Order: sequence, then C-alpha cells, then structure tokens
Amino acid sequence: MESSGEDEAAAGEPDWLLPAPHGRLGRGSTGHGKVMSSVSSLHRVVVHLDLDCYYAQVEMICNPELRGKPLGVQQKSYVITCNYEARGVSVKKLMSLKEAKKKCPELVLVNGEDLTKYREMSYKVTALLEEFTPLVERLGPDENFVDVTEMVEKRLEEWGKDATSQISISGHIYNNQAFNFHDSAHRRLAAGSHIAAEMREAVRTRLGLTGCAGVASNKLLSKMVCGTFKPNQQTVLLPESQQDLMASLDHITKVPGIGFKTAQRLAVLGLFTIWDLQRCSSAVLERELGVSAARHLQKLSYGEDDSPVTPSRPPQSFSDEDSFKKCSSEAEVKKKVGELIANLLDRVYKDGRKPHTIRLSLRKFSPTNKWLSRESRQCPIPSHVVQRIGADDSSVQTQLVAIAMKLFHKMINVKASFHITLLSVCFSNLKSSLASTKQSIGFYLTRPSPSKGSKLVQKMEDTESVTPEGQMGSCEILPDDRNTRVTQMPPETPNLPEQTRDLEFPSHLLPAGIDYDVFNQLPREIKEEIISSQKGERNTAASVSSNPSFASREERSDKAQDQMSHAPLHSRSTHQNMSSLASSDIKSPIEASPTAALGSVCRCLLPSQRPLEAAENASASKHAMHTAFKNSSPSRPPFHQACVLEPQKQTDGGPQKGGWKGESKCNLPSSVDAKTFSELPTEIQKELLVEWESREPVSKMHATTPNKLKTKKPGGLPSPRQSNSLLRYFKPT
DNA sequence: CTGGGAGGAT
DNA sequence: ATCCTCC
Repeated sequence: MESSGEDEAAAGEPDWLLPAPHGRLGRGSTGHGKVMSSVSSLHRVVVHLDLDCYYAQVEMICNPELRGKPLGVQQKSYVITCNYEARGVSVKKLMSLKEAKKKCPELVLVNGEDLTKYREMSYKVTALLEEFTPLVERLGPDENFVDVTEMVEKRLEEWGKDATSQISISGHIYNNQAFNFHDSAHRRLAAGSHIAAEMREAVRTRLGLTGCAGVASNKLLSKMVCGTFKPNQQTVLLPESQQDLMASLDHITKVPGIGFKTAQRLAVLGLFTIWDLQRCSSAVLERELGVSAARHLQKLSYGEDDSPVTPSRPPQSFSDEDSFKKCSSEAEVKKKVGELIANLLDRVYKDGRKPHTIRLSLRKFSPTNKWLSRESRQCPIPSHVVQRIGADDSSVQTQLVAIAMKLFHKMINVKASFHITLLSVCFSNLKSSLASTKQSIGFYLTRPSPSKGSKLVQKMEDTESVTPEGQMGSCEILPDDRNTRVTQMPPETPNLPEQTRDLEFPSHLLPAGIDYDVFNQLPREIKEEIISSQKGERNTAASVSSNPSFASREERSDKAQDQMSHAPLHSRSTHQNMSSLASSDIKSPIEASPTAALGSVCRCLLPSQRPLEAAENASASKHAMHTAFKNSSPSRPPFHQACVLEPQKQTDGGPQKGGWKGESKCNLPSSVDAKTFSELPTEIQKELLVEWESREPVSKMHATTPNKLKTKKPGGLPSPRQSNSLLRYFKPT
C-alpha cells in the first residue's frame, strides 16, 4: 500500500524521500490496512461530494418550518453559514451577526454551537456513500471523497455491450469542453459522473440533503472542480481542461493543501500564483521547503495528486471546548471543565471505545493576542479510571475533573490572578474495551452514527438507523443544550518555543554581510521578514534571472472566483487572511522602492477580489488582525510592545481615521490611512511597522533598540536607504 | 466569543 | 508530550 506513488515517481528520485505533506490532500498513504484500489493511480476516477450550506440544511430538515425563510446558523456572534434564501440578500458565510441583521432584518437565526446534529448527519452521509464502495474518505463534516474507479470499470463493461455512442456525461463539464466518447478517459469520467449523480440522488432522497459533486482523476482536481456550479449541481473535469482549472485560480492558497502558512513561505520566494509555483525552479523550492514538500507542492500546482482515497476510520479523538470573554477563578474553571467532560463522557460512552489520554487546553487572555497561543497539557488516564468509564459511575466524572484540574495547574498559577478565554478538553488514544478487538466494535455496529451507539455492544436497536426513510424523523436528537465549542488557532505565527527552528533558508538569499549562523538562530518569523524585505531589493536580481515569471506576472481574472468558496469550515482561513484590501493602494512589487517587498507580499495576500466582497469580509479578517504583534521575539526591539493597535467598536459608517486608536504611540506615517492599514494582513502590518520604524532614525525606539544578537555588533548607523529594519543589526560595522 | 477533528513534526 | 497546519 505504500507503493501508490511508484509509477509516477520520477526516475532516479528515491520515493522514500517523498513528503509527508500537510493536510489530507496529497498525503501519502497512511497504510492502515486497507488495500487501495487495485487500479493504479494512472486512471482513477474520484468523486468529491460537498453538501450545500450544510449546517443550514440540517437545521431545515430538523425544523421544516424554516424552509423558505432566510436562515442563518449562528455561533457566538457570527453567522457561520446560511441557506440560499439568505444568500439571496447577500448574507454571507462568516458574516458578523450585526452585519447579517443589517442585510436581512428578517433573518431567522438558529444556534449552531452544538454540533451533535451535524456530526450525526454527517456520518450518515458517509455511511450512505459507503454502500456504494468502501473507498470513502471524509474531509470534514460535509465533504467526502469517493474512489469510484472500480465502479467505473464495471459500469463501462455493462455499457460496452450497448451502443457506446449513447454514453454521455451527467451534469456539467468544466469549461464546457466537448465530450468525446472515443476517448477512454472521457468514457471513464462519464461513467463516474453517472455514479456521482446516483450518489447525490441517494443522499437527497434518503437523507434529504443536497450537494455538489466534482468528478475528476484525483482528489485534488475533484475537489477543485466540485464547486464550479452551485448549489446542487455537479461538474466533470476532463483531462484537457485540467490546466485551465489550475490556471483559473488566482492564488496558490486556493489550492487545497496550501494554506496560509505555506503561502507565507512561498511568498518569501516570490511565489504567489499557480503559475509562479509551476515555473519556480525546483532547486530553489527545495532549499526553502525541503525536498519532499517542494516536490509535493509543485505537483499540486500542476493538478497532480496521487494520494489515495483513504477510507476514514472512526474518530481518533473527542474534544469539546468553550470560549468566553473571561474566566478567572478556579471554581469557574472547574465548573466549565466539568461540563465539557460530562459531554465528552456521553459521546465516548456511545462510541464504545475508551479514551486513555486526556488533554486540557486553554487560551490565556492577552490584549494583543486574544486568539493566539493555546497551551495544552495532557496525561494518561489512570487505568482504574478508564475501566469505569461507561459504567454508570458518577465518580468517573469527578476523577476526570480532578485530573483535568491538575493539568490546569500546570499551566496556570492560581495564586496569581489569571484570565483565560477558552477551555478545551480532549479525549484521545481511544481503545476498544474488548481486549481482543483492535477497532471499536461499537463503532461499526452503529456505523451511521458513531455517537449514537449501542449501549452495550450487543444492542441492535441502533444498527438500522441507516435505513432509508424515517431518517427525517430521527432529528429528534435535539441539542442537549450543552456547549460544544472549539476555536481554532488563528493563522498566525508559531509560538516562541519554536524559535530556534531552522528553516534552512537558502544562504544565497541572505543579504551580503550577514552571518549565516547568526541568522539561523533567529526565529523563523524574523527570518521570513528579513528575507521578504530583502526580496524587495533584489527580488528583481536573483529571482528574476532564475525565474522570468517574476516581472511578467500579471493579474488574474477572477472568473472562477466562486470556485473554491466552500463550506464555512473551509473558507475561514482564506477569509480571515486574504480579505479586505479594497481601498488600499498597493504598489507594484517591481517598484524599486523599499516597499517593493511589501508590495509583493500584499499581492500574495490579495486574491483578486471584488471590492464589495472584500468589504464584506472585512469583519472576519479583523480577527486575524487582532493577532498582530504578538510573539515579538526576544531579539526584537520593543517597538511592537509600544505599538499596540486595538480596534474600536465600529459604529455604523464608522470613522475613517479615528477608527483605530493606538494604545500608545503608533508611528503610522501621516500618509497612511489607519483603517486601511488595519485591514492589512498582520504580517504586512508588522512588516510595514518595522519598515517605517527603520526610516525614522530619530525615533525613541532606536534608543532602546537592543543588541541581543551577541554575535554581531549593532551595525552603526542604519544605512540611509535601508528597507529592512532588522537587517541593520546584522550588517558588519 | 464561530466548532471540531485529523495528522505531521519535533 | 506539545505544537502546528490543514480542512
């Protein structure tokens, strides 16, 4: 099963060097048992299914009165998704509650913080698809991949007897490309399209859910083509249009598997578009990202993805969390932790397996860093406690809370005052209680709804919850009013402990005169900043010569702008990080000014987006902005601490200039609009601040500029036209 | 004050 | 054991 990449591996390149790429796409086989489809990766047919506005649909099923009305699903103060009635009046996913109400005063809201219903229905969908073939991989609650290659083979045999000319494609064809039934690849995809249609139909009639499907030759492409026609439609990608699909993306982050962090690192190399990535010399890429990741990314850029559809297993952990404005007493913590654990015990109980590890995570409040830095501690659950889980023993709850509180004390000194904004408990290391069984019997017996298992493994009552019909009724699984919340780490910089991590920045990218060893001791963040600043000045030098695409990179149309706007669960990082530069005035990266690098980075972070959309995303992106300036590294001047931006409550039509206040003095040049600045991605803000600071040698900041990098002397005077503030600390006198 | 979960790296 | 990245 480890051999899936073999037939495609370039000659002479050792396969074992291949990446363990991030994320679920392109991940190598994890080899847990299943023999992959016998058909080699050469001619696969993969279907990606993506349910329409999933949470809203589930709500409408559970409460049919909601049908036909504009409906929003709310979590905290956000509308995380909404039905199409609401979208009709431009309510958007991830819109703030306030804004949504403004757009649509009649918007009906339901609370979507308890995910139980969604989780259960989600597993029913997966189970239904598994009736077609076991090769179903879950990608989030509302998305599944299905490898239908073998089904296609059978289907083609059946078809073979009859007139091949009868074959046609079900649903749309990407690019409206002509179907050629003499082409075997076309025929296979056509068969796949019919299977996809049947799957969607089954999901609709039996579960009442609609969704989109994408049919293509691998996971990457099937996912990417899936959303071309929405809602409740499907699209086939024929091989001849693959490159068009890739080229239609305006930014690399639109490629599933390339997230914010990866994009950031690619930006360092001046890579922003698919085209950039395709054209980048692999040597350069490999030096920056390592061989394996580099090769993987470059494959992705061409739409290649040989990762198998790996059948999903039962969940490997259960977690529950709650976020709040403030929690500062131990008693309060204990109470909240108790609730979380009670909820988890319930879920774990229904699953049948028993957790052997418990983890407590929390988020400390910090004005500048509200969303950052979760901390966590975990420990084994003592076996005598494990055994009692599932027995009707209320002492288990108590004991687990006690353990959790110990973990809590490892992170928080309760003698001092504290302020946390999130608590999370996770049960993991799940093992079947039946010694002989590896996997959870309970799970498989109750496959359609793992959290609705048999109380004792033998009970059969639930096993037919798969059955068609009667499903709608099964929504009496009403929310049990318990809080289930989680917050994801905002896309931001790594934590401090990581700071010595060596990212192998290519030495050739370093400015002359910098001690490479010293450089390597810097936190990655700083390295990236140095490199990207550096890029501004010589981007056009080295990069251009090695990569002609630099100068000619042109704006992409956003013809497929809606293509990848998927469920809220997946658009978060894009929205948070990429949005709202509508009014900013970013210069060309080619410009020979110190801000050139910033220009490039901004381009990277600014997908072609319509102004309206950008504006609508602004509030979401503000989350990301709050995280600015956190993690000032020890080697960093105290500039950041002195410059904390705090957004003000935005009144309607809020103030332009006065919208932001500096908690202390913030050196925004007068030419800079504070609001626009505030809407920039945090990395850019940081870079800009450093930039501006460096141009102000008189600033008091410099007086306190530390010289913590013991190795080198503090460069004398900053060079007059110095674009990268940090650089000067390295320059030899 | 959006919630959850998988998996890799270290 | 803890952090990071992705969806």
